[in-house]
Amino acid sequence: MVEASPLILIIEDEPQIRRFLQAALTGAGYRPIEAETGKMGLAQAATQPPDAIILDLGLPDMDGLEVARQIRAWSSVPIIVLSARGQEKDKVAALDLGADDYLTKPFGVGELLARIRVALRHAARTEGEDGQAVMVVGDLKVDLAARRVFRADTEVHLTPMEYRLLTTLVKHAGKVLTHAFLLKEVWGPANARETHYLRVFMANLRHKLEADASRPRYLLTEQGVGYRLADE
Amino acid sequence: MVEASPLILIIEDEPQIRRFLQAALTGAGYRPIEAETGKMGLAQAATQPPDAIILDLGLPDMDGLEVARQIRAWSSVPIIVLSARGQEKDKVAALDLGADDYLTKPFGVGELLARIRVALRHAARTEGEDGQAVMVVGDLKVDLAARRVFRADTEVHLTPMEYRLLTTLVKHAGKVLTHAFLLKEVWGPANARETHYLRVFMANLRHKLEADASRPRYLLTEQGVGYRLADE
DNA sequence: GCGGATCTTGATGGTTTCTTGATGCAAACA
DNA sequence: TGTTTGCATCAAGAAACCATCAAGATCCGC
Repeated sequence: MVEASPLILIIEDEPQIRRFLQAALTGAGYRPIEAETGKMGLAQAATQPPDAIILDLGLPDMDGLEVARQIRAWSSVPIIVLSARGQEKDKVAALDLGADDYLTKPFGVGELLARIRVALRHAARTEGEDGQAVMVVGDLKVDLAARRVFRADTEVHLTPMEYRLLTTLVKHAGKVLTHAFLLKEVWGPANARETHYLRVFMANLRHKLEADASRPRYLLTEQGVGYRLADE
Repeated sequence: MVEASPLILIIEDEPQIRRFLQAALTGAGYRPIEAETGKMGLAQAATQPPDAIILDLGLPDMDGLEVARQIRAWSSVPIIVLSARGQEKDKVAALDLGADDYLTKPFGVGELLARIRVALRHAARTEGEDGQAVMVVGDLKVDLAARRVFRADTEVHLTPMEYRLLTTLVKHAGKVLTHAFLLKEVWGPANARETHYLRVFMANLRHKLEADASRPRYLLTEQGVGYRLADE
């Protein structure tokens, strides 16, 4: 049985940020629990499985990436990582390990809560009906069984690569997907460094699916990291 | 001038019974093909998918049940099993595996033909989307039970392969069907890579069914993927 | 075996899609 | 504010794919 308010585990060593997160989450109706170190965080996650985890990558006792890896070994709970400026590499590595989203310090309350909402919604959806044949995001519709794509109820023709790229984004709607992940999924592991492919094909998809390709509403760029399909 | 008469595969080791079946089926307007052993039968079914199969359970080289199981692995073609008196257990097992009907030796011609008619009619019905024996798409009409095809209310003659290809598309109208799927359904799993067959036969079908074969309205190409029958 | 219909196979030209490079713009950083 | 890095866009060549025609090969009933 799930309690009414989602349980959120904070793994963060700096007391200041812990207090800030605690206050923000409580105020928004969540139930935060805290852990100061990676080991404590893992113990908490194991004994009291949370609905989402906020994980600081800069922990004193162990690498934040290692924490993420160990959690992913047995759980698919949404993980939002916190990174300091200039920790781009760790951030991307965490997302590649299966983290769902990231926040760069300093960040605002609104941003934090928005990310948590998306993560929780996404988790609920994928737990529910996973083998969906038709996926809908806003006024985009992808019929996986018939292999057809619609925007605002008019069919859009996609090439094979465009279709594969879109379906990978749709299957992980709301989540940040790294360049490497998308390239591996669509073009195969051998092309994991051809980021240029992604640029060209994202541009093509935007022209076919967005009302205004230069101000995308669905196909969002995460600079230095990858892309994300907006969830609503 | 041969209509697309149903192809019936006989898997039977005893020459006497084979000759009897051959004569009875030919006389009734079917096209029988023969296999003496289980292995040969599977090979035949794979390279030249029949519309129904008559399978003797008492084969010398392999268990008739195993033959049925392997055919059911990729096809839902009707299977009528022949069993000797006292083989009740095998008969029931075969029906459990998905065989459609059975005949106990000795049996008469009338009984045999009745079972085949039932099996073919049943296949035509259940394979259609809503149990419809007649499917209509635009001004195309396919009567699965009677094996007749009409375009704008005039009958069109199709060769057996053309008919099989069209019915496969009709049964999944609106869906994109991959080359491999169509080839497996129509030419059998052994020919899953012969995409050239598809090109030739799609061209033939277009000439017979489309108003303008170079601008198809029903039989649509999905480049790099397969083909699709428009559903509206 | 013969003639007709059907299926298979090969060759050719046209079209779509993918890849690649060049260029300008936007965001991050000092 | 200038510099650097990363991103968007466009276009052209290369590659993959498709349509079509036609000539053998095969199968069928007679």
